[in-house]
Amino acid sequence: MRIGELAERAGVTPRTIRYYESLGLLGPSEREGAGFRYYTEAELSRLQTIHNLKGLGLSLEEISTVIPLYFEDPTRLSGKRKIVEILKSHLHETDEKIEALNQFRSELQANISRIQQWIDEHSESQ
Amino acid sequence: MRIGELAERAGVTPRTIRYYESLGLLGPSEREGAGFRYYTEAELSRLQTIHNLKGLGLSLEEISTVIPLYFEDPTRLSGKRKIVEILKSHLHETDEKIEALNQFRSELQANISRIQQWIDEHSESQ
DNA sequence: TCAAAACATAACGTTAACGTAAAGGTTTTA
DNA sequence: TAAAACCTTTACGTTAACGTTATGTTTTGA
Repeated sequence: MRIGELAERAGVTPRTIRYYESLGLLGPSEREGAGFRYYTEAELSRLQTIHNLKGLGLSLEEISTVIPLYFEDPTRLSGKRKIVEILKSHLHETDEKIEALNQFRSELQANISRIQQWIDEHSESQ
Repeated sequence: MRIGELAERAGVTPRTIRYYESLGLLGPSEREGAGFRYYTEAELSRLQTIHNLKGLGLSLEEISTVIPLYFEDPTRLSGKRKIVEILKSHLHETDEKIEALNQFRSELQANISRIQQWIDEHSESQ
């Protein structure tokens, strides 16, 4: 199949596929004739895997470290282990973000209260 | 004073001051001689106000809506009210972000557990 | 057989708030 | 009076993941 069909079946745009190719994430099986990209079911599968990993929140850079493991280890154990490792670091970062946001929230509340009080004090006569 | 001194006294770089000028946030009192920017204490005060508002987490775009009120209303009431309004919307957005992150955290946990279980099931013999 | 559909590459646009460098005037100070 | 210090404008770089032209080639269907 060519890029348009692959794109449609995977739910992405041709631009996305070419972009992934430029990152080394995915290549066409071959470039026949005048240079059109031709793909097989294997590439569709690989593209869907990329899609799934994106759904887990991995960046394309992270995916590029997972994909080789994922497709070159028949048991897929090493790929899965790598994913768990990445997800755990995401969990850690998420906890830190939540903490930082809670802190930020408190400061916002304090600022609102402080300024609102200033307003109340200076607009009593109105 | 010229841009270098203003920058140093306000704790920013000359580049920042020129950038603010390009956004209409701050202008020099005058451009004498060969085109040097000259500032007074009034611009220092304005720059410090911008700095303070940034400290509250306002974007330069938001600041540009606050600054005029702030410096053209002698009571500063309208400026303060606008700030409270913006801060409240920030509070709202922050709550939404925290909620989304908590949701994301749950999904991460679930994915980690699921994949880890897969690994455990497929690597018992090793 | 010819127009429409699909494909190709190249390159700019998107966001915020400046950092940094280039190439060149001006002011200050020793 | 000359060099150091300061100033000017212009413009590219920074981040991620593509979207969107623009321009030209190839395939396909009536």
